Amino acid sequence: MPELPEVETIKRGLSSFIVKDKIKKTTILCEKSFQGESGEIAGALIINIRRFGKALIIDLDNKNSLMIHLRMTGQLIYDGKERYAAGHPSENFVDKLPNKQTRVIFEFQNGTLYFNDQRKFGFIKVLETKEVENDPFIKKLAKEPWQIEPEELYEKLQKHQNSPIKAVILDQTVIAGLGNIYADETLFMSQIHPKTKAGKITKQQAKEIIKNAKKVMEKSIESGGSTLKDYKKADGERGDYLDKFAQVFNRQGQKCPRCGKIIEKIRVAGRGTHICPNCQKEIND
DNA sequence: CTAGGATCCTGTCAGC
DNA sequence: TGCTGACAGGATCCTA
Repeated sequence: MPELPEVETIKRGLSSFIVKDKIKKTTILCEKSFQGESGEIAGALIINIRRFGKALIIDLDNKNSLMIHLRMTGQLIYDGKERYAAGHPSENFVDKLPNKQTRVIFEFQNGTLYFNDQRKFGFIKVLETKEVENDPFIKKLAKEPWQIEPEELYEKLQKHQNSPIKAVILDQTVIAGLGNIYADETLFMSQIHPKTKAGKITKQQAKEIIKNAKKVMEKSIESGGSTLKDYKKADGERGDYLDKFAQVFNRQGQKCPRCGKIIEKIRVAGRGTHICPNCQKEIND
């Protein structure tokens, strides 16, 4: 679920609350959700928070780091002087904490951080700070849209020429950061049908994909991700990317904002996919 | 090597 | 009401 903008939102929010704070206690409610020894982070000070694609890295002052990946349904909720929640949007952002989906709890001097994860696909793991960039996931990660050059993306698309373009831009080793929402939004803005074979994408289209991926994700980061934050004031109000800015995602049955035709939901690469059948024509062969 | 499908897990919703 | 199957904002593993 959470894609790059949501993880960036978490990074920014959490940084202001937990950097320079100390981990007093870690409670693991689900073994699968926490890899490594919690003893190795006990008493450590948070010195920095980084993001690699959709992975969050929390660096400690004892040469260790925590890597967090939210996968489909992970959430991080900070409860201190303020509450700050980001990740998988759900009503239980406003539940009492911990709740049924809470997997790990970190207690700091000044607040508490809850890692919730309904489906348990996400994880937190302890690793040495110097090993972060050797982690298999991080190591294979491609450049993000802000760093990749159109030529480089184009070359990579040729290597997956028979796969639908949507499947390829979801591949984090091709371009990092896009997930199901922003892939659909990017392809809509680029007027490319998601089933188009990657080998048919032109250099100009590769350039468009990069440009629009940046655009949709920047817009989302500006609005706090498609998630919810600081609900103490907002009273459960949702992060408003999906409501305000998403043009096709989850809008099947509604009118296309560009041409007025009805948006359809189809299946591509095993994922629910939203398109305007008029703006995104399928052209294979 | 690529491509596609199954898989991890819990919860919700539509349809009968 | 209860059951069933489909599906879900991700990534990996297995097979052909």
